[in-house]
Amino acid sequence: MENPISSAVEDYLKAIFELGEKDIKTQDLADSLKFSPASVTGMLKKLSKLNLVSYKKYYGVSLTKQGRLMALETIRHHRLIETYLMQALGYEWHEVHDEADRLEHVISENFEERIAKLLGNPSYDPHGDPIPCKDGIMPQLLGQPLIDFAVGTNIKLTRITKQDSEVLIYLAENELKPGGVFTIEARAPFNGPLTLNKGKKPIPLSYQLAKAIYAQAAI
Amino acid sequence: MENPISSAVEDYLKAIFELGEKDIKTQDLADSLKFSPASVTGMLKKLSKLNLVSYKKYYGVSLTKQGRLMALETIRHHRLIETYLMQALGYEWHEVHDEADRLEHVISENFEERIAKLLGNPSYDPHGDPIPCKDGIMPQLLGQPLIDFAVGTNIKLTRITKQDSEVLIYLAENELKPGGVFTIEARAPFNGPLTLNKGKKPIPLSYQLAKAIYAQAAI
DNA sequence: AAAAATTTTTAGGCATGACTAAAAATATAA
DNA sequence: TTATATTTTTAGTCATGCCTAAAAATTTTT
Ligand SMILES: [Mn+2]
Ligand SMILES: [Mn+2]
Ligand SMILES: [Mn+2]
Ligand SMILES: [Mn+2]
Repeated sequence: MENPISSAVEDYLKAIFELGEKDIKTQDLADSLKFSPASVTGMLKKLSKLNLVSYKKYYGVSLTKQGRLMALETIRHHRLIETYLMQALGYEWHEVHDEADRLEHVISENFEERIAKLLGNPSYDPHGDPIPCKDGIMPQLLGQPLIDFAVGTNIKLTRITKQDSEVLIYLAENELKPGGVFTIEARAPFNGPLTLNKGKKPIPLSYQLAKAIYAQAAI
Repeated sequence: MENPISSAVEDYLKAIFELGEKDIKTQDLADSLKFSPASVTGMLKKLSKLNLVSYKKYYGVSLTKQGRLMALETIRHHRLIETYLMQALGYEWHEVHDEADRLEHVISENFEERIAKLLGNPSYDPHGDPIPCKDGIMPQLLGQPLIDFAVGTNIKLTRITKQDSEVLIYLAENELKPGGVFTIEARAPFNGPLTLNKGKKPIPLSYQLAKAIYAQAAI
């Protein structure tokens, strides 16, 4: 009768949300969570019984309204914590994700409210990811992938959708963070690398990486 | 082969330490952790196999050097977190314990080091409990129970060894916190109440409570 | 010192949430 | 459209860490 939602459940809901909320395949979830497909099937049955997902065998899984809210709650925790760790505790960019992944499951609403207030109720985390509001509304995603911009455009970075530590360290070294302003210097054809410039030396980015970095046109 | 210490193990080690480290009875542990004695026996066998305790059937359990260090580590986390929550996030006195009980198991060494540094490597938490150093050295306990002082003595509070929320709220309302200065105004005989005074109105404390509050003689 | 009471351990269960291996369903190729 | 490959589910295991009930050991009373 009691309903103490486990970290495991929260992780599944978060993963489903991040894969697109609807019609998510067992395989994709398994890859994302690094569990076997069989384990995922087992948990999906359980989530279904809890009315957190609707699950159609062999077809896919989708969040229910309730499950979606729960996912957003965990993501709000995660992103507020990431922001707080950098802002208040001087964490490096690449250090926050793993810490937040553990803390997100154990902080109280009290903790959440206090750090949110202290940070001025931010709408975006240090990677430019939107922080859902308490009521489940998600701030707008800002910008488009770098590969959508023409050579010569001045852009301001808005979001980095990578969490690989190595990559983040490299990006930070080159000041590639949300808010950073650059010019698209070159783009090689056939999905080749894209080169950014800030006046110093050119920064080459693989096509894959350039696709994961979002920006807006600037001055 | 891997050795990912669980929260459950950490809680057992912490409880054994707090009950006195040595020759702790199954029953006392069970009461303290609110588990059945049978469950405690099961876990003690496991801890023994991990060399974290030495366990003699029907006699009692003691921490090994390794287990003691691990207990101190968790207690250090707990007390640093309590201090941080009050200092940096404006938590009330009675709110910190439960939050710390969850956070203590998931923060990284990075987190620990950062908050310790930010707090100026404190030796005592907001309740006056000593914060063990990284090397396992415990700062000295300060003061003696209030019931050890004679009527008329001026005292400075050093420690409150209660964590009951109700009690802490009452104490805080009367400014009974470490650092607070009072006079022992009266003591009823036969383990009767003790009365403190700070110039305003007298504060009566049950014998039990007065025994849980520590102080040093002051001016 | 035997009987009674208490404490502790053993035995057996259960929920959670992972795993592997095999079966079944679905998708792709011949 | 049948054969083959891939994906997903089922079936059965396992570790963790709690539980209750019963047996065994220890302690206290008489
Ligand atoms: Mn919350
Ligand atoms: Mn983020
Ligand atoms: Mn630590
Ligand atoms: Mn404390």
